[in-house]
Amino acid sequence: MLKTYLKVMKALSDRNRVKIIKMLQGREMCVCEMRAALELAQPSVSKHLKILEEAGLVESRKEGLWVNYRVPEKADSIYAGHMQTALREWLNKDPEIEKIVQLAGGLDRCEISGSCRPALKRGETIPERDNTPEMALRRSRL
Amino acid sequence: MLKTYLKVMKALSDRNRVKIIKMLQGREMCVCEMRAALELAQPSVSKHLKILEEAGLVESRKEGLWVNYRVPEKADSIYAGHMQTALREWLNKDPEIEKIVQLAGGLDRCEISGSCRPALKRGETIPERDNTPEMALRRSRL
DNA sequence: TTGATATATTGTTATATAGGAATATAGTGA
DNA sequence: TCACTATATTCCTATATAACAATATATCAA
Repeated sequence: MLKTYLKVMKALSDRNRVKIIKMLQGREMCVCEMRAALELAQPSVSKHLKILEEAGLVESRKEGLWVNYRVPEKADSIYAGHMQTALREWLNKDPEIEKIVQLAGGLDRCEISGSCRPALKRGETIPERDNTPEMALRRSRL
Repeated sequence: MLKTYLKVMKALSDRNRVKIIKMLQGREMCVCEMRAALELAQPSVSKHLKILEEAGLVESRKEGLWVNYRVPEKADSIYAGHMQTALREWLNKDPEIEKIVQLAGGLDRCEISGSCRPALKRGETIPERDNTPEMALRRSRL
């Protein structure tokens, strides 16, 4: 009860975590995409996702090397469910949120990822990888 | 927008501040009553109230020495308003909340306060004060 | 197996927050 | 004015939190 409530509220009291929720309300995303959008170190994103997951605000699904996160179909607490609903309406006009949600919508994980195999459909070809040290460094920093 | 949202959410992410809101949804209260109910030091209560006030979740009204806090009739942000509404339904069955709300309902500020003049109606008499050092100490700690 | 990649976990550090003690401020009555 | 009371503010400390670097784990392909 109170404990669950506090977990949800604390999870939604952080600027970057709200951004994650607003992005995920648009579409399912892997960690590397959120990392690129948020411009945070990868461990930071993982920790935020863990906090959100423990509050019942996101759920995850593995797809090869990637872990895809999404908003649960049905929330397991009234607090999580209620806040998800509220957040669909809230902050849509906030410039910072608007910007990142739009950015997230246009992200292509294959441009971020060094391994784009999991997303390949049967018959598709694997795109040439640019493995110059410059590209590798750029990818490692994204 | 985002800033206002975060202020409201952070204000409502603390156990003692939720208790304050739930108590104030029952009735207007002075600081000393909330202090007695929460069993916190007076400065701590004042600080929580300031945070809630800056989030637009409570408003205050002076009455002699007392400062009475209450939930605003009309919230100044959709976040504050929405959360107030949600909180009227939420946590009513939580044992910790249930207990303090009931306790708050039965509190009499004149039993806590050393100065009960402001609340006196015309024609009422001022109750005898027990000014033994023991009583003074007890009051100072409540 | 090895090598590469994506994510999670751990360790550390800086900042934020909650708490109380001491003090300041304000209102009341004598 | 002074004494008393209620609340607010300041200062300090302990804990919580967010960030990154380094490391561990997991998956896939060769």
